[in-house]
Amino acid sequence: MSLRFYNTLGRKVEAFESLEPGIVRMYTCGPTVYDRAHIGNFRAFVWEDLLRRYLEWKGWEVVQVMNITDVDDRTIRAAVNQGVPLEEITRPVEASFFEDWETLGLESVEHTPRATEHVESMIELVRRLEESEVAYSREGSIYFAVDRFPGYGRLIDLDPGSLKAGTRVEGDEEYSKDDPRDFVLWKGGARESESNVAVWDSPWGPGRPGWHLECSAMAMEYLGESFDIHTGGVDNIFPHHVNEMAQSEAATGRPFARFWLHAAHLLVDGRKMSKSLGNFHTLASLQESGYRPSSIRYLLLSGHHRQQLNFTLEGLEQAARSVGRLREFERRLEASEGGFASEPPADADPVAPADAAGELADKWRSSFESALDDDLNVADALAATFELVREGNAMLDGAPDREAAAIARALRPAIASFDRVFGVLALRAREEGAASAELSEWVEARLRARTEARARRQFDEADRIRDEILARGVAIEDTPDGPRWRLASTVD
RNA sequence: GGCGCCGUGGCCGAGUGGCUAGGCAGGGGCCUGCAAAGCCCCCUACUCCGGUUCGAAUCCGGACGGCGCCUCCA
Repeated sequence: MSLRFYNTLGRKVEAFESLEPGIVRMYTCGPTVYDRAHIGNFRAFVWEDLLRRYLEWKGWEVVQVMNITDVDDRTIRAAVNQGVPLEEITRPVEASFFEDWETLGLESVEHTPRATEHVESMIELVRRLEESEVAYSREGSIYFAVDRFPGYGRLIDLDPGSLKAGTRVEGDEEYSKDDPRDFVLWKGGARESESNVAVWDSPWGPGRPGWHLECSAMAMEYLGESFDIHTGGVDNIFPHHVNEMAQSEAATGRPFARFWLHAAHLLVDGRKMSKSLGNFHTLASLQESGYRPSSIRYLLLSGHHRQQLNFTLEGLEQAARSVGRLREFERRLEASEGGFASEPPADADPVAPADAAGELADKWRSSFESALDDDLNVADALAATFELVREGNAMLDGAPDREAAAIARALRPAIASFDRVFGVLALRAREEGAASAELSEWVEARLRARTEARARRQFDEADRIRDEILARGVAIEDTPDGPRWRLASTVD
């Protein structure tokens, strides 16, 4: 079977092929940089990272664009309230966003254009829409005439009449649209007190671009008029993506994005995250509480993207243990393999356990791939991986060093392959590295004392030292090759 | 009010008309000075009520419950 995605456009699972062989062009709705992103935002971004990594894993080159919305009502309001230029609000938020991005181990995307730096492209797009006669002008603003574009609402099977009956349309009377469904392409004039904060010249006079415009303009600028995948959160389907698609296709006469993939929302403790409920988390706040990025990433990835995911602190601890199990297996493979030369000895048993391990790795790969091929079924992919871990551990148990080395050689690529998609082990290893820099020397010293105590069979003293070390979040294991230490699987 | 999603074992979370994922937690065992890690075994579920079917947790209808969208929230 090949890669399939549930396409919001058409509401069904479809086989995926890229327009141009070997390369996937995708557009991701990025952050509005008015305030630090929260963990719910990152649910979508982490999933998009998985999507990207999996496409790469499958052999595609990925060209991804993610916009930075640095002009909208909220950023403008903040700038006006504080009496500062827009950038003074947006740039620090943007910087912290990318810090979080890095912390969660997200791959960098090829293009992260800022809306404010692409206003020319947006103006150009509005001109094209005027030429196509689907745009009209009212009081210095330009609107998209929904009823002049027959394909409007195709993304969601929108009932053409339903919006007129909507109860919230009245809130829009600050604009003078012909039809309540129409949306603004260019917000003309210096409205309110935003005049000095976000105003650009245009053929229609000063103003600023409408919300949906930036995505259309930047997607087409970097990816072309038609491209493969457009992603975002479900909340963006309507109106944002519906309008984005309409204005793009009306301007070009060509299909815009072919696959529209959407991530469901994150719930926290079973409810929508909100400050008033006290369940509002940012990456920074979770880290301050001692939770690890690898745990957070794992938890965010562990549910299917079209399903709401319930984020809880308990879940985070479970995630930490799950990552710990994977990481322990990886370390065991490293240790088993490391003990021997990379080439098997000449007198190796031809029916070596490596064959069984190789079969296990193949079985894993096949299950892993068919799971993710199926609309990114991460839960099944993880199940396959944990089966690899269990069976691999079983093979390793009691295997002589030489056999263990062969098994490890066969299995390590599988685990590495897993992590190219999930990216949690690399993150965990990084965390261990950072921790060991501070702890390593102390732990090693205490461990020496403990080893001496054990040699004297002074087990009370040895256990006391072990507890002492554990109190600093480090777990000790006694192995035939001597004591080993690692970060304890959860943080207290 | 309109549209839509979902309700799985202590917790998280897949899935299929019959062969009953996986992780975490818990119990037992092997191993260990004791642990830890690992392995083996156990705990075997599908909101409720009807219906279809030889057979439904899986299909249909209804009820109850949770969640989302309905013009600038991922």
